[in-house]
Amino acid sequence: MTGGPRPKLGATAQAALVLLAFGEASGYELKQRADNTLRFFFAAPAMSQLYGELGRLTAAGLVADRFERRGGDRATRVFALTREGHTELARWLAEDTVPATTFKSHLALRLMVGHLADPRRVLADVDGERQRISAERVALLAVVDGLGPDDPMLGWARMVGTWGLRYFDDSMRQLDELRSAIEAKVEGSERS
Amino acid sequence: MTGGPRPKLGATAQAALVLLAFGEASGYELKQRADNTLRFFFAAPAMSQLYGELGRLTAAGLVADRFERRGGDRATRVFALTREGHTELARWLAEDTVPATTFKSHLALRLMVGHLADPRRVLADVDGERQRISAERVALLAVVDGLGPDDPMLGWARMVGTWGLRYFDDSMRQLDELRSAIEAKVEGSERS
DNA sequence: TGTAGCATGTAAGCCGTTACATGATTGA
DNA sequence: TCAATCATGTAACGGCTTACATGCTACA
Repeated sequence: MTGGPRPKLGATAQAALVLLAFGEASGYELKQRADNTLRFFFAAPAMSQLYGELGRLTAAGLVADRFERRGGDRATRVFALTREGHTELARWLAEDTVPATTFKSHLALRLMVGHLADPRRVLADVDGERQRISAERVALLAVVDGLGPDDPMLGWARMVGTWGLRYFDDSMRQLDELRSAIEAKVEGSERS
Repeated sequence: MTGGPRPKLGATAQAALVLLAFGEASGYELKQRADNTLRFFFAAPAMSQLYGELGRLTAAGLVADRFERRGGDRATRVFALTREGHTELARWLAEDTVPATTFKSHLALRLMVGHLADPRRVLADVDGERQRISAERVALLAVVDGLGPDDPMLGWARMVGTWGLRYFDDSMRQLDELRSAIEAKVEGSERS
C-alpha cells in the first residue's frame, strides 16, 4: 500500500503491539502494563513515547482508536490491534531476526577503575546494586503471582516472569561472589 | 571555571575517561580497547561517537591531545588524561550515584506473545540467543586469559571479566531451563 | 477541599547508530 | 598491486528521556 520496503518498526512500536495483543487499552493503561511486565526485561517507555508510537501505529493502520466513556463524563481513547496489526505481529515473529540482548552495567564500568576509588565506596556500590535487584525481584514476584495459574493466554507471560526471577536470583549470587572477590583484593593490597 | 553546575558527563564520556585511565591512546586504539572490554558489559561506542566525545573532552580540558609520528610519515592523534581529567574521574567515582543496570531482551519480548508464533521458530530463537552468548563467552575468556595474572593494574579489569564469565554461564543455564519450559508447554498444548 | 490517580499530549535535547567520505601504511 | 588495517572525521537519522502543559475524577 505505502510502497517501498516497509520501514521496519522500532523496538518501542513492537513493544506496543505486543502489549496490545493482550487486549485493548488506553495509553495510560498501556504504560501500566509496560511498567508491570516489559520494564523488567525490556524497557519502560515514557508516556510521551508511547503516545507518539500509538499515533504512528494508528496512522499506519496497525492500531485502531475509539473513544469510550469512563467514569462520569470523561472520554478515554482506547487502542486495539487491527487485523493488519495482528498480521504485522505475526510477520514480525516469523520473519524478523531477533536483535542481541543489550546489557549495560554502570557498576561494571566503575569497577574497571576500582583502584582509583575508595574501597568502602566500591563495596557500597556493589551493595546498592544488589539491593536494587533484590527490590526488583520482589516486585516481579508479586506480578508473577498475580498472574494466577488459570488463564492459559498468560502462560507465556508467566514463563517469561519465571525466567526473570531466575535471572535476578543468579544476578544476586554473582554480586555476592563479586563482593567477596573485592574484599579479598582490597585486604590484599592494604597488607602490602 | 565554566560557571554553573558542571553539565554532568554522558555515559560515553565516562567510558572514554575510564579507558584512558589505562594509558594514552589514539581514537582508533580506544575503540579497540572498548571492543575488548566494555563491549561485554557496557557498550561498544561507534568510532564516530568516540571521536566526538574525545573532541568534547579535549575542549573541556579533561583530555589532552598531541600528535605522534607512527610508521612512515603518518601523524597519529594521541589522547591522554590531564590532571583535570584524573580529578574528574575521581570525583565521578566518589560523588556520582551509580545508575541502574539496563537490560533489554528482544527474545523476552517475543516470548510474551509466544502463543502467536510457530513453536519451532520460538525454540530456534532461544537457541540463537544461547549461541550468541556462548560465542561471547569464548571471546571474553580469550580477553581475560590475555590479561595475564601479573599486571596488578589490570586486577580490577580481570575481576570484572571473571564476573562476566560467570554471568554468561548463568545466562546459558537460564536459557536451557527456559527451553525445557517451552518444550513442555508446546507439547502440552499440542496434546489438547 | 484537596490530593492522588487518570488521562493526553508537545517541545527540546541528548545519546547513539548508520551511512558517507577520505586517505595512508603494511604485508602478502 | 591488492587487501587489510590504521586512522579520522561529518551528516543524517532515529530512539528515548525530561520537562513542560493541561485538565478531569474519585475519594478521604
